[in-house]
Amino acid sequence: MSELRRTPIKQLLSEGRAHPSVTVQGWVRTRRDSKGGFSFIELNDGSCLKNLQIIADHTLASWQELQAKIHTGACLEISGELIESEGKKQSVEMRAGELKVFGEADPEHYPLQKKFHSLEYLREIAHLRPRTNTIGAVMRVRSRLAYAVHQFFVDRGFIYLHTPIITSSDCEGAGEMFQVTTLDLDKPPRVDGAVDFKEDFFGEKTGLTVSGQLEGEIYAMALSLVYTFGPTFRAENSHTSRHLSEFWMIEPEMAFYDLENDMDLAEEFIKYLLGEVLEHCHDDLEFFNQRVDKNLLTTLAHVKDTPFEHIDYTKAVELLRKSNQKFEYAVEWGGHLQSEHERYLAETVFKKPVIIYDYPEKIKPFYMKMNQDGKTVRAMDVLLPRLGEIIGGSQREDDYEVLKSRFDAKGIDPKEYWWYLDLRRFGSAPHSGFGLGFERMVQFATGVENIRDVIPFPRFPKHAKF
RNA sequence: UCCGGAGUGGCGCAACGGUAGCGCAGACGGCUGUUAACCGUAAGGUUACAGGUUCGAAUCCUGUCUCCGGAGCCA
Repeated sequence: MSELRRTPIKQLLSEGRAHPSVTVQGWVRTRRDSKGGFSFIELNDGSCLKNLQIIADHTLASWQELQAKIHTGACLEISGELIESEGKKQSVEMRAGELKVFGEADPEHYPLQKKFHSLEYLREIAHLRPRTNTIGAVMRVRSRLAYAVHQFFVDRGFIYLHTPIITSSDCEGAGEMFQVTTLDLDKPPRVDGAVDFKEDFFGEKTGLTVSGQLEGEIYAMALSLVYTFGPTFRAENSHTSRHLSEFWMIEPEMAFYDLENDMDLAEEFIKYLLGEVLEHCHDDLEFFNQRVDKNLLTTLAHVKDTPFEHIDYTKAVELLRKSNQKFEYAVEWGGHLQSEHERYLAETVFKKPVIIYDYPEKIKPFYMKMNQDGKTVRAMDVLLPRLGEIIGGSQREDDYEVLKSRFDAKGIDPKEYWWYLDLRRFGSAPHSGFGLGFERMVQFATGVENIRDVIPFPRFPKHAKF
């Protein structure tokens, strides 16, 4: 093992050159036997979508025994000569010189055979599903997107900020929190009948973060440009193909950005991410284009190259009301735009990404900046065709008095946010930010319909296995 | 949480009141520089669970559980 010089299959295939001696390690996808006294083994090591075809013949030491152990799923190490392939489907293939079986996979019991498996079934075997083409490809794209996120912001002078996972602030309105406690749930300490959180680990009630935004604002008021990229938790009982209880969110926060700057950055960001995967994940995207969504590559290129539509909430409402489209929910100024409305705008009216901005203040949280009209706030949502909302953001209220009155209007105790108000008391600055749900981006980039298939180990109500 | 759909061999499906069949995978045999390989043989199911209706239930009814789609909430 220690002297091993393994070459990733990706490298062998992309170079496409013969080589007298190479070593590969990986898992068997299929084996096809020839009575000519040899077998074709398709080996995959996860470095890329494609397999390396290996020719193993009876001249190998103890070939009979080995062959009996080589089934779909077995893990092998093979050394040999890389030669130009006689077959048409690959440029190079390997003629095995030495073959070692690391681990067998009993075909009677191995759940992943060389046949189609539904994504629903694969979810039940989340410990084995990374060995499939689809999940492997998703995770390579996901990884590339994560890398691109950092590239994008670092290239633009942003500081990567780690905001806390455990927190006592709940970023009002973002969602239900998971509670974090070390109290004995059978007999918690009580004062006046209520649970006494002074006795809890942190001396107060704490939970898992639902957003790093407020902490992001703190650091933007010092470092100017910051972004967070980390796990986020929502204890909502939502059962949809677009929600997870644990998901990854990217939240940039920028001092001296107004809402227009914010929207421009959001658009540039999405286009950058798509450009990166189009450039670097070609085989995987091609696979999705064939197997998952025939229009995927066209859609991605279109979104990457087309300017997003900008429309304010009031005009969007007018447009929806004037349309002859029948909606399940009536459209009224002051109400939330429903999924069907958003989809209609992005898919039917504009047929491209749409940014809706200047929402009624009553349906948005306290921290968004009030407009001159006193009725709307500087909020924006980016909607993608098929997927719906992928980004929500706003310019933040930077005026101390206005913010205080917003607390009062929403019935929030300003004492809870004394530090947040301090940012407006001392050296306040106009600033903006947004949040992008990373898994939704992976969904959009791959065309995979259910969000549970774009994260290695999905967490959703009643599901925390693996 | 609400609305709709579905649970049948390992997986994907059929049979929709008359006693369960096909494809794939797996086993065995044959054939082949094969590549979603191909051909043949045998094997594999108390039809999610618990009750009920009926001469008879996978099929109809009730309840429970699970999964999928949609809605709400959002990212």
